[in-house]
Amino acid sequence: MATIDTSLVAKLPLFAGFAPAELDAILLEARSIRIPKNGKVFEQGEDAHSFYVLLHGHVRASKVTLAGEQVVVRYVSPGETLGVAMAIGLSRYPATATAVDDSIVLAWPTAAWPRLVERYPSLATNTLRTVGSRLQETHSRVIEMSTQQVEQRVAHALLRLAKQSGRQVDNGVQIDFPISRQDIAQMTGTTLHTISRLLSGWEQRGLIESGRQKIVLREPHQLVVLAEQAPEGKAP
Amino acid sequence: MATIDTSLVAKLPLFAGFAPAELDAILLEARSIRIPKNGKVFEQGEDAHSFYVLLHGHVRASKVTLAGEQVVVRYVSPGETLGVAMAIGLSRYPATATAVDDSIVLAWPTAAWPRLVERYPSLATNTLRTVGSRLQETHSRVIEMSTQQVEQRVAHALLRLAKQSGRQVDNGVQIDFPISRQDIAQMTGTTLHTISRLLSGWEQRGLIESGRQKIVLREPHQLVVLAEQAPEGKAP
DNA sequence: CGATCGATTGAGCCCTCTCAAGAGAGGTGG
DNA sequence: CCACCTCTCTTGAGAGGGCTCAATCGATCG
Repeated sequence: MATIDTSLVAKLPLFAGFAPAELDAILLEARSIRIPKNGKVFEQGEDAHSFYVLLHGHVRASKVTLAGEQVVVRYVSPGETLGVAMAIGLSRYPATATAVDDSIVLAWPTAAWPRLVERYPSLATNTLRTVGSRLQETHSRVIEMSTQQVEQRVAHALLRLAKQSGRQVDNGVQIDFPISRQDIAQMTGTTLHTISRLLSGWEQRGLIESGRQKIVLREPHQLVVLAEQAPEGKAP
Repeated sequence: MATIDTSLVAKLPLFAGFAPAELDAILLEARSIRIPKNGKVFEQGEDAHSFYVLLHGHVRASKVTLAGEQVVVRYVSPGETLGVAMAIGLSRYPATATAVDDSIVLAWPTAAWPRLVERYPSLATNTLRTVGSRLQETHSRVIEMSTQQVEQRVAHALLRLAKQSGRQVDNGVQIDFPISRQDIAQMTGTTLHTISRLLSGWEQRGLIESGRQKIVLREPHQLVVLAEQAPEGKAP
């Protein structure tokens, strides 16, 4: 088994405040796994055998409802943890994690978590911060869905994706992984038809440039304006 | 300063796995505070000077948007923690906590958190579990808002409130604190008008019984049916 | 007993969904 | 290398759920 390079992970939030020797010890227990595009890291309902750190690529976490509808929970960027079910008291994964690009993850057996946490309590406090900020983000999403129109929500979603995983290209900022209209619909609680119409409109106005599973923000600032504009005068 | 009775808090999730002596030591640093009905425990944006455990009463956590709209984040029941901003890496409270009933909280200075966590690492793992389950609940809410109609969402919300804070009364289960149509609207992402119409309808059908800031579920099972019924055939 | 706050109810509209086709892009196998 | 097939995206037409606007009523409180 090849050793994992410490420098790759030393700066991740999960390992903040760790000494190199500690990091080595922890990494010794991890395996590096390559997940091909469209492969699953884990599936909703499955026994939570491992937890992960994404090293490379992009992963979509999604849940299916009883009625069979899919909702995208979030997109995972390199450096983030995923599948930390045990840490938050779950024995099964609450969502399905799908690689949207060829990806590489570090995997630890879930069984190791309690022992690691006991030995390195910072793991718990660091994870607490991570889960806390995800809670904040999810609350923001609830608030958006409660108070904003579809157009604003979609603009926000694209801006967030661009900030998180944007790549500078000649004519703007491109979202750095394949994403379909359907995916955006499942992130914003709409239908792919509405997203298609919306993006077509924006494209005509020169705000974006889009193709098959590809979106470039040409005028991010204009999108910010759109995202923040209230339907009509609301603020006192 | 009166000593706080250990037995009151020994069973709370936050203190799971603590020895009585440890509990005593932690409680020594807490103050007990009475918050009158409609009083604030803390306000959104304010410096996070303390964190709390609710001992008695009910507290509503809500956020205001830039546009000035309120959204109810959750209702806090006795035994739950609130205001743990520092633990999740925030220096200001992300929401406002209002007592909806005369309430009593235990308060610790936020400054004590890092020291307490270092000495009692279980505080971190216990809080991690709590924050994790709140994250799950918030995800459920996003999913409901994405896939369900208002009627289903409201039914779910009432059932959840009843499960969390229901009191058995002669003709059903009463939600054990004052709650207005407006509050329910802010929990479910609708308007008080829609809620009023909906509840009026349910009342006529004998499902519930309601008055000013008061709701009794007469036929919880019927509400479950309502909550789970898809608008039209959706599941494969 | 007036004033304030919560609840009710009607009318009309509009944003978004549903239903329905069809076109374009990419991948694959012969 | 071409033909086919699948997946993604586009676009139109129509309907409807829930919102907005508006007015009134009832209850609680000082």
